[in-house]
Amino acid sequence: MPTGSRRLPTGPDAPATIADVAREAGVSKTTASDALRGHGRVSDATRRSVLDTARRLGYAPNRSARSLRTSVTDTIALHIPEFLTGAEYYMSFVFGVAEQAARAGLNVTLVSSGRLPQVDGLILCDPMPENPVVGRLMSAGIPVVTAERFGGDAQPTGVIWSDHETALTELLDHLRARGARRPVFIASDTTADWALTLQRTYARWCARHDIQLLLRKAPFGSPPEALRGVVRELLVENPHTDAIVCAADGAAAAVLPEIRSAGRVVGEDLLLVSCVDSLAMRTAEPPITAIDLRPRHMGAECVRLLREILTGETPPGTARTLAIEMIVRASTRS
Amino acid sequence: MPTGSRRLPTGPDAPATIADVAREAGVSKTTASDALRGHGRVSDATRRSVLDTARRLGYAPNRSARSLRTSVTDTIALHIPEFLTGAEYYMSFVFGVAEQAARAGLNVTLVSSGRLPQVDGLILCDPMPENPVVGRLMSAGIPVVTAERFGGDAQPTGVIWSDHETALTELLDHLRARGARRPVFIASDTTADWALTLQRTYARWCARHDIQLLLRKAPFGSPPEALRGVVRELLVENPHTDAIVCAADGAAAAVLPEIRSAGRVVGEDLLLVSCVDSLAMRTAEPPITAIDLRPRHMGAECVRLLREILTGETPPGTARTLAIEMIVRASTRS
DNA sequence: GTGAAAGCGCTAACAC
DNA sequence: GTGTTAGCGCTTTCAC
Repeated sequence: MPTGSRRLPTGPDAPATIADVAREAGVSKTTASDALRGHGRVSDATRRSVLDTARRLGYAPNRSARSLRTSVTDTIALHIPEFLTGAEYYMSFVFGVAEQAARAGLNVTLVSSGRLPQVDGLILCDPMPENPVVGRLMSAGIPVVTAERFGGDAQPTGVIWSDHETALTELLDHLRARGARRPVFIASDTTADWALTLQRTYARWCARHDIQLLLRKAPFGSPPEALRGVVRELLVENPHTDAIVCAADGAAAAVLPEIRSAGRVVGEDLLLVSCVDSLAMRTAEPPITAIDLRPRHMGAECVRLLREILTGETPPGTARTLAIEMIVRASTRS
Repeated sequence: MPTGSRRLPTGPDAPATIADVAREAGVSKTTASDALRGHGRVSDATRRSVLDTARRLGYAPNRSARSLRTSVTDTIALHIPEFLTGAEYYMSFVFGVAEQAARAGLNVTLVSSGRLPQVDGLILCDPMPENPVVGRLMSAGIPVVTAERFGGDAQPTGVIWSDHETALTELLDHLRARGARRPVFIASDTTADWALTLQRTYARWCARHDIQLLLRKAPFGSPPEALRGVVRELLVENPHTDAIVCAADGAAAAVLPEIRSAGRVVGEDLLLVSCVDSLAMRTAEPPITAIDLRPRHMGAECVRLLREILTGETPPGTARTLAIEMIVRASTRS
């Protein structure tokens, strides 16, 4: 569905082309092109002259023409999973991507459906194997960098992942040090790698410390009422619960009121932590101990890696880790 | 900074071009092109045959080539303001844009700096006059649709705006009906049109009801501590405050703990409302009465209007309103 | 109803 | 160090 047939203005106020620049500078198109892109062939004098006239004419290369010729679009696509709730993590991630891409001279295109526009590469945030859109995108034949590992068959060209195992272990050790003996884990039921890693880590930690595994599941992006229901049930069935670990973005803050109305005091007789930090964790009463996943950094690192893979600086198959850290707050410090 | 010089695969697995389709279908490129784009010239039989071979070959038009020829990119740019906090409103807005654009066959490019890639049109969310990036984008010479009105000199090509005046008046009337006589307004100090409209509306309402105007300002995207500080001061200086209206996304939830620790009970002896609904309002304890701005809808409507302007269906200068509504919750209902 | 040919703006191959 | 030429894939005259 093309959007009408507006034409660029013709005549004197038409955007300058490389031919205009070349003519004005008294060189050939090739020389102008080389000068503009810093190819070594041209002499310093001509380069300066060309760059000068280009600036004077307000020349901007026509990306379509360049792209048609080189089949490089200088555009990357970004796909982020969508949930009912506006998870703050994803928002920050998007800004991180946008900013770093701008810095690298890359355009970013959002893809929501599986239809992939013509782009050089693709960033997939938290890809879930069972998502058909993700599957289609992974097999599009272009370099793909994922934020967090991909649990499916196809392997991305590059990965930035966080060591959730270490971070959660640290978090659980912290709870234990603060006296918790029955930490319950409220998992989100996505198949995103980080979610599965968290569950696995919790299970291992329980086994290692000979602590009873108490796992509850709530759909990721559950409405707060659903989450509260899970906690209500939990506290009725396991009145001796002394710590709750929430996996999903925002969940810990959402269940706080429920804990309070069950007569428990967070930070005193019940510790509460979140595996994802956010504004809601900082503003909760009391503020909630959480793992800072540094989503903005994650976005920037994905762009950086993808760019390096596209230019050939970095080989395909590269995986890098992103440091994350626990932030202790009043919910575990009373 | 171009991203290397990878070439598309050549040979048998190269993407099919329109020439391939034409040859395979036994027609000329012209006919193939006309058939594919539904131009009336071709007979039904040829059209079917062409569409068929196109599908068989997996033909997808090369956007760069099309764009070079027509100077239409089928791409729109999206700019959203950035704050420290991940405002949920913007996230939903982005999804609304992305979804509607996909439906209309348009690509969406995020722009963070003022550098505008080659696009057919531009959507500016909450444009602020003093933002230099916004200024540069507004004068880029392409159609611009803004979400909320623009207070600066240049006028956008199209506007979708919400009637904040009516909504806030309704909200204030609601507070009054619930007994509040000294509602304080905590404004965000942005120059976005909605923010200014809210302040103006509050001032008028106070004048109309002969109520003392009590306005406090906090930077938009203030850290929760700053917001809490504002409220702390407020409650000390005006101990008889019986209602607080927060303008900024998330602010009301952030100040809740401060209100509580001042010994006030929200929904009982102090009413609290937000001019922007969000998950945080729904999950707060108690849940907070707020205005649902329907950001997702807003995003979709911006795309729709921009598309109509681009195709010429709708004349430039069109402004439309988006319905918003107050949602009453326990914070004003006790 | 269909086809041939030109050309959008750019860069790469190949002269010189 | 610089210029000439060809051609990326598409749409659009213009001819038949």
